[in-house]
Amino acid sequence: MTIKEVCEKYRISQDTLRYYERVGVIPAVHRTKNNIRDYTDQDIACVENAICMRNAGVPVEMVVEYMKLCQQGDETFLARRDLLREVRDGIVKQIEKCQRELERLEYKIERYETAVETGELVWDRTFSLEPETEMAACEENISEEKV
Amino acid sequence: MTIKEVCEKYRISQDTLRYYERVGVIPAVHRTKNNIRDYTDQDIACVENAICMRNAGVPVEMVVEYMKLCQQGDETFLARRDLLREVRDGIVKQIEKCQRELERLEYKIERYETAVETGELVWDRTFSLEPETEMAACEENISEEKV
DNA sequence: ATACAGGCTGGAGTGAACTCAAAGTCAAGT
DNA sequence: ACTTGACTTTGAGTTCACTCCAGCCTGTAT
Repeated sequence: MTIKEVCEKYRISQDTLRYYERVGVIPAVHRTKNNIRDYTDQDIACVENAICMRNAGVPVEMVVEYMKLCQQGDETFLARRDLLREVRDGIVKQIEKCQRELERLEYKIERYETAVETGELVWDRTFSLEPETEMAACEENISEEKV
Repeated sequence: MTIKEVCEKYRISQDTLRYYERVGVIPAVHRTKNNIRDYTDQDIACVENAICMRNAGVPVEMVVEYMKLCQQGDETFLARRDLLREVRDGIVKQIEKCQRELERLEYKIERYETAVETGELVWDRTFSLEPETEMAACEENISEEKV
């Protein structure tokens, strides 16, 4: 599979694909005799893994680490599991954070629906400029973060 | 409330707080006669809103837009609602993306648990280097993105 | 034969979101 | 009076994750 086909399949640029290879997000891709990239199934699998991890917000550096472990063979199973657990925990936290913001948003949108109808914006606890009724919840979010 | 207290309360740097003010993520903060920032409850509410939105991955530019609307008064209720809806939809998509990656991860971690015990890594569909059994799901993720 | 499409490399440039540093102000403590 | 420490501004620097570009190669079509 050529780079063009791969980047069309996954809607990512050729530059990104080459960049991923350069920095180790994916291992060196198979080449034709003319030095042209010819992605094998394994190469594709790596690309998919990389894209999925990046989509979930995993930093490039971490994907690189994981790939390095994969290339080092069987004695890295434990390390790989631990790395993936770490990644998973990070994603879980991120999802929780987003879900709390989602609740805030739903509440606000609802208020604005009413405001659009009545012409008046009312909050359970009123602020002149930017109202937050979920202050406590928000602070909680923040405190949980780095503790 | 001084900048120090605010940044300690929210575990964010003074520089970030000043930066947020500079670019409009939060409106101009109240000052003492000596030109020192003295955050009022409204200011704090704005800071909280900003942090929550940023935590959920909302771009700075979008928070700025929302703040501008808030400062323009009642005739922007509709615009604010629409903006928040857009933000919400984006977050929902992001959460879905993360949840799919989470499933992939749980599956992989499970496989590695077994591999650590048996010394052999087995996948439903085996690849030598980096195994992906959820190819279809992953491709789906990607296709949904920009369409 | 020559144009052209598509690929290659190395290195520089970009945009977002901070982050830091220099130089100055000000109030309180010794 | 002087030092200390917390604050101020302006503007430059950093990090991350791409993204673009110049200059080169090569196989195929006209």
